[in-house]
Amino acid sequence: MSDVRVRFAPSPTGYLHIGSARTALFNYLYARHTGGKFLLRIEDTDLARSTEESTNSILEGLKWLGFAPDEEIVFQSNNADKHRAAAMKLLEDGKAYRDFTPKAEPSDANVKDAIKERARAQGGDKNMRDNEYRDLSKDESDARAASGEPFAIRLKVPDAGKTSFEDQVYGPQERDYAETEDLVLLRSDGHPLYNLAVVCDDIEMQITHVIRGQDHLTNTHKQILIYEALGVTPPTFAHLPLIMAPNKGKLSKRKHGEVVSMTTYRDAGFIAAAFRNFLALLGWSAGEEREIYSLDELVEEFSLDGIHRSNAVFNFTEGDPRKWTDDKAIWMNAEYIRTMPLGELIPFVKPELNAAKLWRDEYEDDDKEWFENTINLIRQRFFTLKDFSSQGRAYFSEDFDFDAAAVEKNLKKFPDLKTWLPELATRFEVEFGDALQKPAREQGRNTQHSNKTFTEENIETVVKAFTEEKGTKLGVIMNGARTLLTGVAVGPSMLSVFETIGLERTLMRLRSQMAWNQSNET
RNA sequence: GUCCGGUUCGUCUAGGGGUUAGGACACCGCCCUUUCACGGCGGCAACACGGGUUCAAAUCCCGUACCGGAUACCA
Repeated sequence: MSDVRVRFAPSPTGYLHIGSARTALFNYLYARHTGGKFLLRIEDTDLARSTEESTNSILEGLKWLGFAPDEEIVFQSNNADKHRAAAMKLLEDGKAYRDFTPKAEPSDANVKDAIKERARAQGGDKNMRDNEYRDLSKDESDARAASGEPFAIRLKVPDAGKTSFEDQVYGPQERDYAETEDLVLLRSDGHPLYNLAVVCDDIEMQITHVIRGQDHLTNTHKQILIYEALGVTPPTFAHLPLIMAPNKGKLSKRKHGEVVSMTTYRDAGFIAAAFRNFLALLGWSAGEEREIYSLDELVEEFSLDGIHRSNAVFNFTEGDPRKWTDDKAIWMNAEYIRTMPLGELIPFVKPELNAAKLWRDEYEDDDKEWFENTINLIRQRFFTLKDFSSQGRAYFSEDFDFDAAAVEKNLKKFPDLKTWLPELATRFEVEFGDALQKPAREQGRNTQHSNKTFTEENIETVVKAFTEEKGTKLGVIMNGARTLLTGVAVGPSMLSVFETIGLERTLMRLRSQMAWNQSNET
């Protein structure tokens, strides 16, 4: 057990963003790797924008990812009194001053742009120390405050010198005091501001390492100023490169919608372990040619040294259902689905089938073996958990749709199949009929049967003979049957499909004219 | 504008003085096969640019360009 204490400190102004999720991951990994503590602090000091809904959404996202904090969650707004006290102390010590400048009216334009415009207009000549109240005498300041005049409290940044720190990712960082304005600590309505709150809380929570987005780099200099004024040694800082949109611009909810929200991935059938794995590789590398890491392996391998300095692009194509999110994330998820131990996968499949009303309790009981074999068979070509209830629907229900393209390509193109397939059903019935009363899997145990069992090898023999009789190609029969049996054009070997679907359902589906009657529309 | 940071295949990245610049995803081709989004094999594809330093630069230094971040009584 080390004394490392890190925190993930999201502000509840939206759902858990993919970038925040990665920050949480890196903090979590660092804590586990060092044997330290991973803490969670909700930075809800912006009363106007913070919502409980956001807090819940963030908590949900973290829960899904599996990052439970080691201590009670800290809500920053609960500490406002302490923040105010710290500001007052700095005022007492002469490290801060009252600014009686009337609060500027918020611009009606986009705040961010307005700030940027103003900054541009001021250029590089702006004097950060030109506040007329900076050197107001204590007596006058006290008097004006006593008279009820509103004031903000600003940090009195020293005239000469510079802040510096050793960033664990970006290396040595320096910033001249002249570049930093006398930042506001306390608003004129008494509300503590971000930088003050963060410093106070990090001190109180005894945070040793601050691991956060690179967009906080300049805040860090401001915060160091506060640490210095407070006479406290700052923690170690490690800034993370940012995750950008495909055009290398900012990844935002407004512009990019749900692709950036963690809950989207949960709801889209992603496995948390796979998404974590994907996230870990965005901006970090163990320096080896490996892609798949379990959580334990990530914890083992993780180090601040492996974090990059350049931003990463989260790649996706809006409007393309096949590439709605990053290719690698989809691949990673598929990889997990097809390779993880079946026993670990099934607990994820069950709720999915349940939600689609496809679950039957027998799958854990009498039909357990069949169910496991089926899942194992169909997972090979699946990308998400959703596929089990959509593409895999025909394995669990009679009520499934026929893909129009599959019907067109595999059935209607060969009109003979309209009679051939029902004929094949009859052939199956003749060859395997005695087995009808029992599931295919149990037939092997019954040596009394004179008929052949409905298993791959036997099915192959029958279908091949049937194909020859009809003078057609095996593929025509197989693909036609595939469409009728599963509703789709892709899937595992048809012989496995026949066996898995079972004789009874196979006969019924081969004889059904439903697909044939379906119109060409979609 | 100013300050800060970054730049290796389309994307994620390895490599940090001498490599045929490696891997993964995506894409393309071939194979397997009854289809396929599984699998196998292969291919396409990158050191932003210009100067230095050096016997030797993707790697070190400087500059340029481009990209990003910050710049608030937001977080």
